[in-house]
Amino acid sequence: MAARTPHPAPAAADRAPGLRERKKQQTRDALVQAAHMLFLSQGFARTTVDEIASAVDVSQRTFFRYFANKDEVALAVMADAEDYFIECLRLRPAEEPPLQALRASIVQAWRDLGNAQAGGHGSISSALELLRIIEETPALLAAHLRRVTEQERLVVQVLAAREGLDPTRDLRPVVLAAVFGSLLRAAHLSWTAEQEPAGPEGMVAVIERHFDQLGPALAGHWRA
Amino acid sequence: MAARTPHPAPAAADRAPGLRERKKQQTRDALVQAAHMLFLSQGFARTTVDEIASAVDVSQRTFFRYFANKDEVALAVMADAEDYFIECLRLRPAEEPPLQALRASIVQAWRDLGNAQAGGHGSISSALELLRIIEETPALLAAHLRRVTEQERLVVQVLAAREGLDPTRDLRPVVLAAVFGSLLRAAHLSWTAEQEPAGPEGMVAVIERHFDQLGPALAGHWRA
DNA sequence: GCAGATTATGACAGCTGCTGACATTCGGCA
DNA sequence: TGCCGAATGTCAGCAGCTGTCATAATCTGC
Repeated sequence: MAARTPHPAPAAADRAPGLRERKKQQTRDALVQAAHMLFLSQGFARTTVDEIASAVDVSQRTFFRYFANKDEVALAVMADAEDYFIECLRLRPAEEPPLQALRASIVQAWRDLGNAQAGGHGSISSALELLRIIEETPALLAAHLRRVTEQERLVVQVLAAREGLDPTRDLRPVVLAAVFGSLLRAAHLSWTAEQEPAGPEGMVAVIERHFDQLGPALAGHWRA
Repeated sequence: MAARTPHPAPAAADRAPGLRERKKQQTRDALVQAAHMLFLSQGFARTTVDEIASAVDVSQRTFFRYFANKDEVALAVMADAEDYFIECLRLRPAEEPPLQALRASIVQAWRDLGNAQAGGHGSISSALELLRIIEETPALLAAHLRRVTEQERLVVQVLAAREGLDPTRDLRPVVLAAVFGSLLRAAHLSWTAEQEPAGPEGMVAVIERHFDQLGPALAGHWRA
């Protein structure tokens, strides 16, 4: 995240995670995983924070020092995936048309995370399972939507930076980010509602289908 | 809401509101108004349900019989406006292109509600004030976004019905409704963030500006 | 290695949102 | 008037979340 310092010596300083830092990451991961399992088995509402905390052998107070509320621990996995998408978007070639860059980034993000599944800790299947829980849990859906709109602000900035525009004067980044976000959400909804092919590839297919319908949907008349 | 029964005699039965019904509507309105005033003066989080209830001289338990949670009373005014929009959309001529029907409906809804302001109980200015509170209160924003997505499902159905399509097979209604919803939200955000001309007309202007940028935003390259 | 400064954690206590259960009162209707 | 059902009040209780303080673990400089 932080820009690499140009000085060689002090640059190495932030490379040592330290025991304290490692332990923190460890309990955080444990909390996410325990919460995830409990949510899947008994549902979000019927899982108390105390259960999650004691499953990791931690006090409830400590849980709330890691996550501001119960929603946050559920959305943590999704948040990682979204961060990765932003990273993909930043790396797209500058000549690419904006809409196409967005489409390519989201497809690439799902694919990469899907491929990393075997080697990594299977965070992708977690994210997909979570998506189902989110859609059917009103409180979670609300929290997720808010997160998504915050992510949209980031997309606006990246788009504006790409094209060298001032997003407060030119509405195109704002509008495109909004359209993109809504398209994604519609795709997620389709994927969870219909019995779509599971896994990242199924999701990619659904997203592509929705993108393909963007032009036709905005066309003047539908009866042709 | 309920379709008018074709039989003349029983039709008259549902025309008498009755004292009980009137009182219910009365306390409901009082709760909404009291809550609104308290939210505006001290903020949403710093207002307890007990305060709202005792301001109307009602038990806390009764409050929760009218509203499922604290969010709902805050979003009640917005909900009315959204219902009116759906009504407007239903009444648009069938020949109109879908996107244009949506645009005309939302503009008409804001205008009508704005004009009714003087005669009515000023629910429009309430809705606009609420919009500001919603945007700056995370919990409310989340709840509002969820409501909006539910409203989007209605829009999908109306659009599909207009064109005689099956929304589970043709993605165009879903995509268009999603795009429309996100466009509206972007407009709301602009309106609350920037110092836009206040009042319904200012909102209408912002919405129109965003609609006008839809084509350019989706165009291939932005650098002309 | 060892003191002392930082920092994470635990252990309370407490408020608020929200719900179930039961008693009570009030409006509708014969 | 008098009965029935709906609306309300009261009470008890759980769960999410926060402030506060003491304790234990890490990190830092020596």
